[in-house]
Amino acid sequence: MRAVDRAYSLIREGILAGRHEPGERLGEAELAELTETSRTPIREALRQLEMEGLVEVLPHRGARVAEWTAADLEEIYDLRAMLEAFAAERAASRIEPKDIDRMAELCEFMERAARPGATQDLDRVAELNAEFHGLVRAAAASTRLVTMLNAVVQLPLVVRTFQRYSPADLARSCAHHRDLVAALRAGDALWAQSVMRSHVLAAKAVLLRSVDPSETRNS
Amino acid sequence: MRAVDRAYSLIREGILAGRHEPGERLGEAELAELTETSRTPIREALRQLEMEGLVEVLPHRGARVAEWTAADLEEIYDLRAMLEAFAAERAASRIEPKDIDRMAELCEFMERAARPGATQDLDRVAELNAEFHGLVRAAAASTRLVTMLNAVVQLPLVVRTFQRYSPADLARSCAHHRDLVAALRAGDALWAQSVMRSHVLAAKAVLLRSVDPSETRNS
DNA sequence: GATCGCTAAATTGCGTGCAATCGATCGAGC
DNA sequence: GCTCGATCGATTGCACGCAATTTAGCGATC
Repeated sequence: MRAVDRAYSLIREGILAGRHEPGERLGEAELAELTETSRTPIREALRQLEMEGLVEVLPHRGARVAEWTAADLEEIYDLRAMLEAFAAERAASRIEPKDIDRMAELCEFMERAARPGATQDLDRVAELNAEFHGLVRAAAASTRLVTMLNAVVQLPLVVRTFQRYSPADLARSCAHHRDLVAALRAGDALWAQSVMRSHVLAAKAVLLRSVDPSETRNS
Repeated sequence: MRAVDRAYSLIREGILAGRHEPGERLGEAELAELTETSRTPIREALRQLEMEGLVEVLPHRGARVAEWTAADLEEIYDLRAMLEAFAAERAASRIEPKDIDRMAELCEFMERAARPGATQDLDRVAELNAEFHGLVRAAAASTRLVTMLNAVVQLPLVVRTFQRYSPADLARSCAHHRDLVAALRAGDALWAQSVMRSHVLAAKAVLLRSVDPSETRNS
């Protein structure tokens, strides 16, 4: 594996996991030591991350982890609603039955992991959710669409979004997933698109409800 | 100005202007000589272009100009229709009167430059068209949206798309622009969105009509 | 006491050299 | 004659070093 790719993944993971806070300075030398490479691959990785919108690099001043205001979040979720809806629309006419079956299975697992109590496991919910949405995107069969969605979904705030869900939110989210499976099984593009849009906009509401407008930095 | 930026712009321009054909190999040494720098900034520029989808770099095998199949073009135009419609929707409630006035002015200039005859100037039409759409995007006030649109609009095929327009196509395009100005002036988001979607989908039809399905490589 | 200018340390920008990897050409074996 | 394998050339991947730029700290002046 190339050093650029390792550096890219590591920095990216570090940001998504919250190991690097928004606004934090990312020195090249520091990152080079962290990834056990030289500054050259670091610089290339930072360019990629800049294009993805995860970091911001200013000439002669280095890279910082990008920050998001409440307005950014709204904008991002609206974009995401549109893009995911589009993905679902395309998926409706392309997805294979076995993938729909897998999605239905994921629904069950998620419902189990989301159930309140000692066995609740939100990290697992997030993981299953990622696979669920990943299947839709894969079925949409659009490289560019996937790239765009990643730019809008792979944010620290979004990755750990389930921490903010109430039991009712979780139940509703699972219900949406069931709806989507039904829409896809019916091959109904309009239905699938609508369900997905509702699903994402509901998530937006949850997030905006729980984010203090003044603090958009942490978590 | 930094060497990376110069290299980035130069390579990008070269691709958009058709100076580098799709599929063409882009050697680092060659580009370094062309831009009068060393390979280091070239490599960084290529990463950025890769993230933008303009080039494709394979490990240990270098960079090539990306190629697009007819299916890619359909996908790209559908994406663009959605994104531009979204931009128009947002712009409707944000754009300033003076920008709408400028757009109206651009309509006139375009109609003049598009009129068949000795004075027809399609390059100028393209230029004015870019400013027109640029104003809508700017008014949408969404950095990410602009980034995404660039990934989907800045393609060799799209940049020189007016070469394919018949006089009737050009007239229709201008009419759409007038419609959009009216929708924006009315502050009607749904109207603006619909007009823009129609506009882009019409462009898609023109392009797909004129592209031989077998040759997707040149121009 | 505050502001401006200067100096120095730290950091980025980029050129260069060398090792690693890939592809092509040539040769051997079937 | 064709396929498979090895060597060589070319190119990419990466580390390092130096020049350029920024920022922080300090002192002088108003």
